[in-house]
Parts: sequence; C-alpha cells; structure tokens
Amino acid sequence: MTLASPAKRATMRDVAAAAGVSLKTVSRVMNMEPLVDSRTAARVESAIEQLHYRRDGLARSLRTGIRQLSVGLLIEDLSNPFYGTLAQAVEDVADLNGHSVILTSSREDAAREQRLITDLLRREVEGLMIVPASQDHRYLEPELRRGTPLVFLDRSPRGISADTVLLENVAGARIGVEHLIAIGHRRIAFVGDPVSHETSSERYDGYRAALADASIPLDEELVKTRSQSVGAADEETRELLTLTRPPTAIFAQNNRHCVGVLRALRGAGATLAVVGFDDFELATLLPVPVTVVASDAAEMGRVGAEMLFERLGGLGGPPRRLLIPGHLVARGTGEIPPESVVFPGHGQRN
Amino acid sequence: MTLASPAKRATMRDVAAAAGVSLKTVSRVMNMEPLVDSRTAARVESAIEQLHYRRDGLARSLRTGIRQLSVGLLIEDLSNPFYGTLAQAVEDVADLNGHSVILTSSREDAAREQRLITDLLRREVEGLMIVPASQDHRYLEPELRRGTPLVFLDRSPRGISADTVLLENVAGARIGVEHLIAIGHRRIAFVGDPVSHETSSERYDGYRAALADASIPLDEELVKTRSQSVGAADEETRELLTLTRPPTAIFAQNNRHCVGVLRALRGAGATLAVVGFDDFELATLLPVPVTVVASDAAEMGRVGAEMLFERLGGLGGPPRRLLIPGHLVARGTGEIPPESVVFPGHGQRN
DNA sequence: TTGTAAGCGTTATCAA
DNA sequence: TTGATAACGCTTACAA
Repeated sequence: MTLASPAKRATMRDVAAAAGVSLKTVSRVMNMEPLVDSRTAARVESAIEQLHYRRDGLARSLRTGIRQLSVGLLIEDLSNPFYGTLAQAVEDVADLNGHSVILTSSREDAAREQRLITDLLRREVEGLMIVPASQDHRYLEPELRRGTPLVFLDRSPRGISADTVLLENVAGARIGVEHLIAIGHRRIAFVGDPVSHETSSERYDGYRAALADASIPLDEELVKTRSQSVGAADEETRELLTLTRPPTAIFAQNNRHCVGVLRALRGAGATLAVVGFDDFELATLLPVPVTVVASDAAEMGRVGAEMLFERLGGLGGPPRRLLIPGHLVARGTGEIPPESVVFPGHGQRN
Repeated sequence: MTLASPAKRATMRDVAAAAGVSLKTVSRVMNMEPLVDSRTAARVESAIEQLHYRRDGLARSLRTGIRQLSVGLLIEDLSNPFYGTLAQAVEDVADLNGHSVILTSSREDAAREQRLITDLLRREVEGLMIVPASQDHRYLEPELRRGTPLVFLDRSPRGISADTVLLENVAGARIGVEHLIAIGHRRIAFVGDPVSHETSSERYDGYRAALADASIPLDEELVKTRSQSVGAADEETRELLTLTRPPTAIFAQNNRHCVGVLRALRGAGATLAVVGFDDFELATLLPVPVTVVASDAAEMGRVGAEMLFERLGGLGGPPRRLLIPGHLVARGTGEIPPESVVFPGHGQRN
C-alpha cells in the first residue's frame, strides 16, 4: 500500500523521451535488432530500467498478428483425480493442435461458473470445454452464435444445444447394480449426489431400471442423495447401517461417494457389498479390492478436445453427442454375497 | 481441409462495408448500445453472420485498457492429486486477487517446461509459479530482470535466484526414518526418484542422516532410486524382497512411490513396515493404514501464491525461501515391528 | 440515429 | 544508424 500516484505504466514513447531517441529506436532495442549503436542502446536500456518499462504484449500482438492460441477448460474440482486425468488428456490434444489450455475450476458453483466462463471468453480463447455446474446455459447462446466452439463434458448443456461428451451413466449404473443383484443382493442402497445433478439422476435411473428388471421394489429408505462430499457420503452410509432392515449392498454414485462409503464401513467395522462408479488408483489395494464401473476419464477428455478442434477446423453440422462406455471391473467388494455381509456389532449375518 | 483461401478474419470494417454503414455503427451493434435503428441493426447483424465476424478482443482490450489479469502455474502432472490440491490452492489465492490461473503441466520434461514457460510469458501473465523440471533456469534471467515475479514451488531454481517454497524434505524424511528406527528396524530401504531430482536427493539425505544418527551403516543394496513411476517403484520393491538380506522396512520417497511399494508388497503377500512421504486420501482405508510424513500441498500452493501477489503488489527485497514443515502421521504400516514382518512364501519371520 | 477523427502501444515501411 | 509516419482493429469524443 502506497500513496503514490496510480503509476501509469511507462510506454515506449516515455522511454524514447527519457533516452532522447525516437520510438522506433526503443523498439529496435527491445527486439534486439542489430543495427543500433551500442552507446544509443545503452542509453535506451538504462531508461528502460529507470522507468521499469515492460513491453505491452497486447499492442505487440495486435500489430504483429502473432497470437497465442488457447482453449479454455472449466472443470469442477482440480483436486479430484478424475478431472485431473481428464484435464491432462485435454492438454495433450490441445498441445498437438498448437493450443494451450487455460484451466479453471467451478467448485460446483453456478455463479462462479458463469464468471469464469465470461473471463475465459474475454481472454479470447478459441473454444471452450465445460464440465457445467449451472442448470441454465442460455447465457452462452450469444457466444455460440458468434461461432465459438463449445463442448460440454460429463453433463449436458441446459437451454442451448452444443457438442457434448457424456459417460454412459444409465447403462453403467445399471450394469453395476445388476451385478449386485446377480450375486444375490436384494437390498441395495444408492449413495450419490442430489438427483438435480444430471449425472446422479441418470445413474439413479440405471439403478432403478436394474431393480425393476429384477422385480425388486424400490425402497426409498435405501436411497441417499444428499451427499455432496466424501464426508456426507460417510454419514449417509452410517445412517443406512442403523436401519431396521439395512442394505446388504451399496452402489456408490461416483469416486467421492465411494470413498465415503468405504470409510463409513471401515469405521463401523461393517462388511457390505460395494460397487462404485468411476475407478480409482488404490481400488486394488484396499482390504477387499473395490469393484467399480470404470469409465475412462482420459478418453472423455481426449474425445471432447478432438471434437472442439474439429469445430475449430471448420467442421459444420448439428451438435454431436458422444457417449463414453463404462465397464464393470470385478475386484472383490462387488462379489461379496449377502450371506457374507457383516453389520457393526452383529457379527456375521444369516 | 478446404482449398479455400487463407480466409483472413473479417474485421469491423468489412462488416460495415457489407452492411453499408459506418464502422461506428457496427461497434454500436456489437456493444448493444441502444441508440441504433432496429432495421440498421438487423442489416449489421446479418452481415456479421455472413462474414462470420468475431470481434478482436486484443484490439478491444488495447483500446479500452481492460485487461484480464492472470498468473501462470506450471506443475508436473495434473493427474497427481498432490499437484491438483496445490493448484486448487493457488487458484483460490489468485481468485481473491482478481487474477485467473493459466495451468500447464511439464510432464517432468525440461524442454517442455521451457516451451510452456515461454508461451506463458508471451501470453502476458503477470507472474509465474513453477514446479521446475529442468536443471537450469538461467533462461529465465532476462524475465526476472524485467520484473516478472517468479515463484518456484517444491524444487529450487538452478542458476538464478527467486522466491521459493519448499517442503522440509531433509527433516521430513529424517523423521520418517527415525520413526522406523525407533520401532526397531535396522534394515530400512529407500525407494525414490533418482537423486538428480532435488526432492529425492534431499529426502535421501534425511534418510542417511537418520541412519547415521543411529549408527546404522548405509547399505547401498537397500537404496532404490531408479523409479520414476508407480510401476518402477513396484518393480524395485520386488527386487528388494529377493535380496538375501531383505529390508524389514521401506521408506517411500513420495506418494507415487508409496503406491508402488504397497502394490508390490500386496502382490507378493509380504508385510513390511512402510512410511511414505506425502499423505494420500486412501491411506486410512488400506488393510493396514499407511503411516506417512504428511506435508500440506494446499499450504504450499497458498503460501507460494501469496508470495507472488506480494511481489506484484510491489514488495521488494531479496528472494525469499520458505519451508513447509512435514509431520509424521502414524497410522499402522510404520509401526509394524521387525518381528512382525512377513516375507513372501516365508510365513512370519523370527 | 449515424458518422468522423483520434488514439490505445506496438511494429513495418521507407526515407534521411 | 536513426527517425517520421502509417497501420493493426477496436472504442471514445464529438459532430452532424
């Protein structure tokens, strides 16, 4: 904090005046053009130093036409390895196309999403990849009409239509729950985000479809969709364990919920069957390796980025929608039969 | 791919000509200024559409003086949660200071690091935070003299001096190894990156210091520093298990190595004492919860970013160097005494 | 309601 | 070796 004046940045003109030379000579020095007298150059350089002159890259780019190309990527949470992997894949593709990636995270906050996207657009990104947090994307319509390529990842756009890459949420969840049913479970809980989240809602649909197919009535008691964090999933799982008729199996809607579920079970000393959506690195190292419906985050990023660059390359046509399949990886927790389930303090059941 | 001409981007002038109006009127339409006849506006808009006109944000910013402020952050690997957490913290601080973060990853490739940093600087970032991969940063000296704030994270700069935030590598590793010694171990292996990496070299120093303090001779056989990935750490751990006199404990130099070590032990059905450097979320959920020397990635990011913004705020003075402490989190694997160690196929030992 | 002229901070052209 | 002048594509005064 200083009381000094707003300190307008020095320009080349200022430097030129201070050094007693012309604008162009300063430019020459800045660009290390060879035909400058060393004494003149020295004068200019000291003026540069004195005035703390820094070249304005904006003006330079405007004049030279040399522009840094970039694409924006908005994800939800940088510390979630699922998005880290996705972002890495996007960066790989962008790299191949001579673009860099400006990465920001919404923290699942709709207002923040809008602010960040507006920022990115002002920053002149060539295109935008978005894992949306908000429920209404009509604010992007002008930009879309303006021709900025937009690709939505993991969740669909609302109120506009644009290229989208989604996981096969319904089918994936269905496979996971069917697996549990095949093992013999009939009381299967669902732990996930609120169904206002598209991803959660779709996975919940898959869950219900699997139950319906097996003529297992849906028991609302077993559906926990308040959790938005590992801690919340942990709590909800403990609630499930206190039910008069607790579940023998749990389907966890994503990697965060899965960790919460496992933590709660571990804490309570319970053993239930568990299938998670999304793979995670340490799944194989847990006491009972974790069965998951794995979907390829890198693939989603790669495909999405490729769609974007196809649009930037001039590809026309209506918005496309791609689905990344998930597949079951049976490792252990999903193959625990109802007979082997252990509740806290109960000892083995049946 | 099209044979069409290079397709120079249309400018406002082009739009004006096409719509038969003046430059200024187009500008008015673009900025949605109200005082435009709707018929004129319509003509302009259709011209915009026809010519695929997009406003040049660079020129706009130059004229209006409205600039997007940003800082660059170069990390090693986006999919490593340690860096994800760090990046998130950096973004938080940047946010508070009205800057956005341009994030890129070096993949531990020195040439790539230089290229990305050059890109970032061309992009007119206000400052730069770097987890360096290269061994020589003299190429940054001109930029440093030009007054661009630079902060190095996790590893020191080489050949220049700049603000730096490091973990307490020596002390942290020492604490971890001392812990193993206190439990009774004397054959303690070190699994880590090549010591050409500063981080590894420092942690190795801490390892040796702890051994020396306890008068335990260093056994080169127990030092594995080829690993640069989870897979390599896994292999090296298996090599350790085949030694005539295998270790009873392993110190893993970072979270990646720790996963590799645990995977190998699990695969071989061995139980050794393990202490890892860096905490990880699932450490508590493994069969034996993992003892680690935890250091706060978020804290490193936060502190580093704050240093940067202090410099941007005009703070002078010599480069500063901050150390983020690590502390031991005893959870289980680090407290396995030598007597309880199990080697593959051997059954329990002693 | 629309247009003209000037200027943002550089670099390019051409002359001195 | 240096400098005057125009131009990059846009917005801001100020007229018309």
